[in-house]
Amino acid sequence: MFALADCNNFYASCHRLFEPQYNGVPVIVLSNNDGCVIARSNEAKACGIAMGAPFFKIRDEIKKHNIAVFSSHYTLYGDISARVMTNLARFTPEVEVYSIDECFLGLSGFENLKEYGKTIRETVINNTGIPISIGIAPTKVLAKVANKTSKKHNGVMVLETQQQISDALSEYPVEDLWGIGRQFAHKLIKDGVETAAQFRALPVDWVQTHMTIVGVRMWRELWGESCIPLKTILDPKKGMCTSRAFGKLTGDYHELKEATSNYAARLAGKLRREKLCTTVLSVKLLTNKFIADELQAYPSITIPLEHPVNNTVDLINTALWGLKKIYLRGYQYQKVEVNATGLIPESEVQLNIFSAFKGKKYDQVSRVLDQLNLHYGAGTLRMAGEGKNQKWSMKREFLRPHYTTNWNDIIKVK
DNA sequence: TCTGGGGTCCTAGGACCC
DNA sequence: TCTGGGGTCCTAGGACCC
Repeated sequence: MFALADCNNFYASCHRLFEPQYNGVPVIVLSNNDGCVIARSNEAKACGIAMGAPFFKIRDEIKKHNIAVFSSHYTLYGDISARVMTNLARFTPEVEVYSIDECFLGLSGFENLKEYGKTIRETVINNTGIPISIGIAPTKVLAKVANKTSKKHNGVMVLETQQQISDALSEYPVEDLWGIGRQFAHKLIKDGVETAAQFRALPVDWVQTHMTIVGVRMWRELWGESCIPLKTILDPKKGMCTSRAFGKLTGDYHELKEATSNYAARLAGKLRREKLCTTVLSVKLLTNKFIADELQAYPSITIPLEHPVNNTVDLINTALWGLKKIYLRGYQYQKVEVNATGLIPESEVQLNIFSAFKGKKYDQVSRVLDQLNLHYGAGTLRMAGEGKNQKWSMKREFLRPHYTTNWNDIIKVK
């Protein structure tokens, strides 16, 4: 048996933790650059605010319903997430942290699952203040179904018997299944398949033909055959990317250089934190696809590296070399992406005899950079090329303090 | 004015090997 | 005149996830 624990309206719940005056009122959280809605409290959902809605298009509704607005704050969410996961891990040795707000638990051999689920849920809520829901079923896909169903049943739902499973599936919209996205949902509904039960009743050959092996796995899981095992050990990452829209469009080469340097430096930092090196770096510029009458361009370059690196100096230099190659005058760019692929563990790097010495020096510089920034706060020390004024940096108009990750922002108890 | 960011997996087709 | 069979690796594109 598997349990899926899922934090309710996670980002919104994180903000409420430190500003409880927003309990019981509509709350939304915006994506980077305050672009779209990425989290909504139940009250905000009830106001009809759609997931993914562009912020500028719903300003009137926000005013009308007096909705509280927050810029996204991933350091806060990451920290709260870790607390939730630590609590969940106390209940079984088999844990898969599936995303920032979801966790699969292996519960094979456990009894009284309903009661156990309630205990897990109450413990997490008590210890972290984050509301969660728990779905328990024989497969991961069914646990997902149980989880979603649980939100209408006091937060814990067990699907164990054939009857319970088929009852749940017959009311479950096919587009809400884990593994059915927009494309497949559209195709299925057009063919009259509207519920999970109807999908399960399709011949497996049809599923194989139209939805490949991925669809078949999902179909089998709906019949109670577990095909997607619990991943208790994370696979090594295959790629890593820093990509962020600017606060404004720009065609200015100097600004693009600053942004590219900054993103490459962030990427280097992420690689070092995970003790990985990259062997291939790509850089891509993108214009804003939503502006129909603006000239569009997406120039990119993929650069194989002489030897695997994760130091800031080499990655910035390589990224800037790439930028120079792809830069086209006369376009207004919205975003630059810096992507690392062909990742290998730091410990497995083969040194190239010609560049070993230089690389070592830059590795030392990067290590000092990391130590200082860890101690004094991110961005304290950075490369001059990353710029000072950073006119391109993202918009976060509704940003709250770093309640749990910055000494100066910790709340005072009187 | 203003539309996110970071990932995974699978398949088909082409280049190449002996 | 007739032109094989069995592989691997890589990439692009398309689907999906939160």
